Amino acid sequence: MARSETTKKTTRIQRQKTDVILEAALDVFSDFGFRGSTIDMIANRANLSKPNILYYFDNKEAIHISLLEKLLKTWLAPLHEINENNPPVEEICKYIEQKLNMARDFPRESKLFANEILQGAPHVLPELQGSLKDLVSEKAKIIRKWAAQGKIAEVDPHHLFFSIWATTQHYADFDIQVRSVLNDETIDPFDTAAPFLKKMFSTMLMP
Amino acid sequence: MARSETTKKTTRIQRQKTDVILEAALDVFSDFGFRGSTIDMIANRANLSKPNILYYFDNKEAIHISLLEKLLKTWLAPLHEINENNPPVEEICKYIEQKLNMARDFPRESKLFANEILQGAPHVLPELQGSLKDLVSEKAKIIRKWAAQGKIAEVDPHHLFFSIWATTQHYADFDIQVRSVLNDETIDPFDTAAPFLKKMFSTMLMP
DNA sequence: AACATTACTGACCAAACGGTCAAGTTTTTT
DNA sequence: AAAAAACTTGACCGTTTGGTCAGTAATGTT
Repeated sequence: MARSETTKKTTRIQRQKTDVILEAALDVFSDFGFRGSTIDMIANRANLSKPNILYYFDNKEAIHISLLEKLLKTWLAPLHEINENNPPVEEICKYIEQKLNMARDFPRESKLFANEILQGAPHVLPELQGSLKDLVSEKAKIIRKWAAQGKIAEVDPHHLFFSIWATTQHYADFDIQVRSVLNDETIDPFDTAAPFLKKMFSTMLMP
Repeated sequence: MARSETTKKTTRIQRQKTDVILEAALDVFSDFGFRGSTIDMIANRANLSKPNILYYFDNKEAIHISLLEKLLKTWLAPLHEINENNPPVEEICKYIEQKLNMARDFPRESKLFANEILQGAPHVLPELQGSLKDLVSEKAKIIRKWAAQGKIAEVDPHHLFFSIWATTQHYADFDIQVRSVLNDETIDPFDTAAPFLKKMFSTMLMP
């Protein structure tokens, strides 16, 4: 148990410092992965001493888990929003746009998650097999219903979601490759990706 | 310089052992990333002693670089094959199938590459900005030509390639997530992914 | 068989790392 | 203002890790 957790209630300083630490840790973990990051690196980035970090968190792993928990909550929010009663293609396009915006605005979170999954999801496997699977299963039903009603083409809902995740997150996770391959450095990849992806998925979904 | 490199010519044993080491290193690096892997882990997997590993390779990094170099050569082969004179949609579908097969048959290589790119491509950045960029640029021209001739719809060639890479490699890199979300463990994700992706991309490319 | 080259290893080292702790400082409470 | 609680850190410890090296074993050459 972290020293700070032995205190009776969470103080102002505790809230501030944990935020500072998590912010610094996100920087470090997303750049170097869990194993490639050291508590000292996080401490330096946060302008705190190493023992001070460990005053607020039990150990390195606890910081990582804390970040992933925070991340998972917000990460799945856009998927929750998919509403059966709205126009299907619009709804999917909105989802794509939201995911792409998240990749653009929160690339560190995307990379943190990618790193975690690449390593076999040691910290979030239960969530993948639980809440994520259930949520996807629920939304897959909606896709199938839309298809049955002739509102969209017949598609495998799971692979549809996989494709949306893969294509949108690609721009955050493989950022360095994307920018290396694109000739023109003045163009933001995200600006041109949005219409491309929307067109690709809406074309496929046309009944 | 590795001790083995001081020898006058490459011997039978050198060829055998370097292969064994690289095979073991691929196992380890793709599972734990560069920083998460230790020479001892590679040595154990290869049934060799740590100093023996370092007899064949200068250091840990040299093993990693050697793997990446080997990988890059074969990784881009399918892209090379895209031929302007064949039917466009067939050609793209063939490329998708090849990339998907590679993700299925060489998931370790895919993960190794993903890890490298996620960390900012410290070892292969020059190749990304050089040979990869040139190759993509060359093939992008073909896509644009096809579109100009009305053989396929107008699409941004770069984003087309990004999407193909992202969707196919996703099944290797995010394997654990894919299998967690899919209910039915009896179905191989790759079997159902192939027709899905082919349909998605060929629909988009229909003029 | 004698010699030369190549292959291998146990023991070791220095640096890096995760984590602890006693003692000191700052903030909050009374 | 004094006491209590919360916060901070330099110094330290045990372990892990990348890498070295002197000496030995195995292999190839004549």
